[in-house]
Amino acid sequence: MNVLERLPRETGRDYALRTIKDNIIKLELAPGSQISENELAAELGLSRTPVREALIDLSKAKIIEIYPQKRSVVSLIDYDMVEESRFMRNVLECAVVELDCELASPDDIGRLRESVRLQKFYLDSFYPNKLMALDNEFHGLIFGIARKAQVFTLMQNISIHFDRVRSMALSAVKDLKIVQDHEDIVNAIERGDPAEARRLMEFHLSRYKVDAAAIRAKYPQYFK
Amino acid sequence: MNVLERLPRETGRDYALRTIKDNIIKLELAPGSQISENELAAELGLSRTPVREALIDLSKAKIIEIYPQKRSVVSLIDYDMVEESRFMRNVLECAVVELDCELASPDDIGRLRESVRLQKFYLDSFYPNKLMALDNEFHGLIFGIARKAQVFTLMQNISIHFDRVRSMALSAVKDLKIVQDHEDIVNAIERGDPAEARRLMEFHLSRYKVDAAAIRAKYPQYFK
DNA sequence: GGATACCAACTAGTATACAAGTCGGGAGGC
DNA sequence: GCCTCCCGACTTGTATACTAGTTGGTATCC
Repeated sequence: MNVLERLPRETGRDYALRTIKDNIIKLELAPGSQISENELAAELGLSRTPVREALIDLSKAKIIEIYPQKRSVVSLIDYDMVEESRFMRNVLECAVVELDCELASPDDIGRLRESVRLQKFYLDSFYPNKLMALDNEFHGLIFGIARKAQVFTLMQNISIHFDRVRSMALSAVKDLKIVQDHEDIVNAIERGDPAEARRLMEFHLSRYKVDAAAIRAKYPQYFK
Repeated sequence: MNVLERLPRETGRDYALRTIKDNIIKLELAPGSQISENELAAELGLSRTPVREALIDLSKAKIIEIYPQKRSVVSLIDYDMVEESRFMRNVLECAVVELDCELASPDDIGRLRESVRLQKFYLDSFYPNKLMALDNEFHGLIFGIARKAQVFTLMQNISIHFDRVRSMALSAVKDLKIVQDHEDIVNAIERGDPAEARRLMEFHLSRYKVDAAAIRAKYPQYFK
């Protein structure tokens, strides 16, 4: 496992959660692999308690399955779950981006454009992890503008299924289209064109759906 | 606090979560009141560990606020949060009820009708707690038919803000309209009329929005 | 009398000990 | 050789001990 650096004043639980989540998305903790509270605790330099609390959290989204008194495993990629995750994102983000068309201030537009500019930079630099973080940040901004930050936070609980697939896609397919999509969406928001913004968002999110077959062909052992 | 009966084979954590949640929704644990891990553990006949795990879970949805090393309190009713919660439900349920119009089998319709029938029964019997449970069950059925059960589960994390307001509304306003709404929605699903189903659902969910002012007048001390 | 510094009694965070359950391997009987 | 039983080494679940940080009251100093 890739042990991240612990942030100042970060609790053990938050540290464990952040690290484990990161490793799941990046497939360091591979789908289907067994995990042990004791082992993770030792690797992270913590006791079982905070690690266990993090695992419980992850099990809520069914990204980890805890079989009591038996074992805990990283869930295999379940396409039904990915589809639920995609559905949820799609429905919520399309509704939110419509709101943005009414609510976005010039400052908001500026922040979105700055995010896209950075995305282009890291796209050219071929730095996929950073690009994915910026992608998340961009979508977070979209929610924040519509005053739906909490919805975004909770949506991310299930989105990890989607993120994991995205993580594979980002190293397997071209990222170029994604960043261009973002730019188009910002333009539609700035013009105040909710119908077009929705259409673009829906198209944008549909890309991951299309890529799934290729990913499955590449990593068949990770699928249910 | 109203201590529920522990179910067979239920873990301490699940028991604590279920009981605390129930008490929050029913306002036994009043908005703004301080809670103590030790006190809850004693009341539930558990140690701090499972109680603490339950509280962490609830804090994720911001229904409980944990101030490290200081105190934990039941969150005051934050109307922005209720609105986010309502927005999320509205967007997701409207999308799901449209899917239902295509996907619902005759058996599914039967289950929905049975639920409505029971709702009518408990409406006549004036048994609001049972009615609210049936209301939740009804909405859960709507999601299950569209194969979006996990979305429903995660949505409920934030819905507790909404549920708490609903709990006040059910004892303060007429329930009659709610059950009638449900029946109308089932009819639209059975006819396979997605536009009408969406319209009815949106109207149905808007009721709680309208009632908020009256509730606030009745329980001003519970609001932020 | 008023301001300050300290201390006791809380809080939540973490570590550890123990309980309960699962599973697989090996000894023993046949 | 094969089946069966049992035991030991794992797992997660829970209880408890301890750490660290906050708070409010009180004694003390000025």
